[in-house]
Amino acid sequence: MQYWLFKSEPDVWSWQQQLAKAPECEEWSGVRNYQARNNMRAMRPGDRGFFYHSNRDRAIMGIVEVCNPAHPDSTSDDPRWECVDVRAVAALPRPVTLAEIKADPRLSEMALVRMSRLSVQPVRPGEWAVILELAGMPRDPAP
DNA sequence: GCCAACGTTGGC
DNA sequence: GCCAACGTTGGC
Repeated sequence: MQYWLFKSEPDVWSWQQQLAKAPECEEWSGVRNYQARNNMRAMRPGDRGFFYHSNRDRAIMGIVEVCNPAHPDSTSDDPRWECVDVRAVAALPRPVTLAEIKADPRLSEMALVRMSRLSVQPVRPGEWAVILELAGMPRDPAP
């Protein structure tokens, strides 16, 4: 199982909306960047990801699970663009802000810090654990 | 609202 | 194939 991070502008698609949909799956549509798309192609059902709010919040809000492997993005006529489906699994007890992430030397290599514009990115297992700790969630929620 | 970083486009 | 121009993203 691999870990990921999905970025969203809260004004466009928020964690609250994702959570309200649970346990239903929702297309992670709209990605128009090759690197982000390739990351989604590498995902497998059961993989976990963080749901990050960009712009005003700039914080990791919750955990999602990949439901389906990459398939054509229904919001594009261009077959190059694919996406996975995800569902909300659990909110973090406390959101972890970008400022906290940047302040923690254990997270200095995170793609969120290094490649701030990449909207779908991998998370290392060690980074996943540190974020859960900062969120006050010592145990990974069971599938 | 500004601007840096970065991706894409198109002329040559 | 190079690079300037331009558009977008996202932090501040």
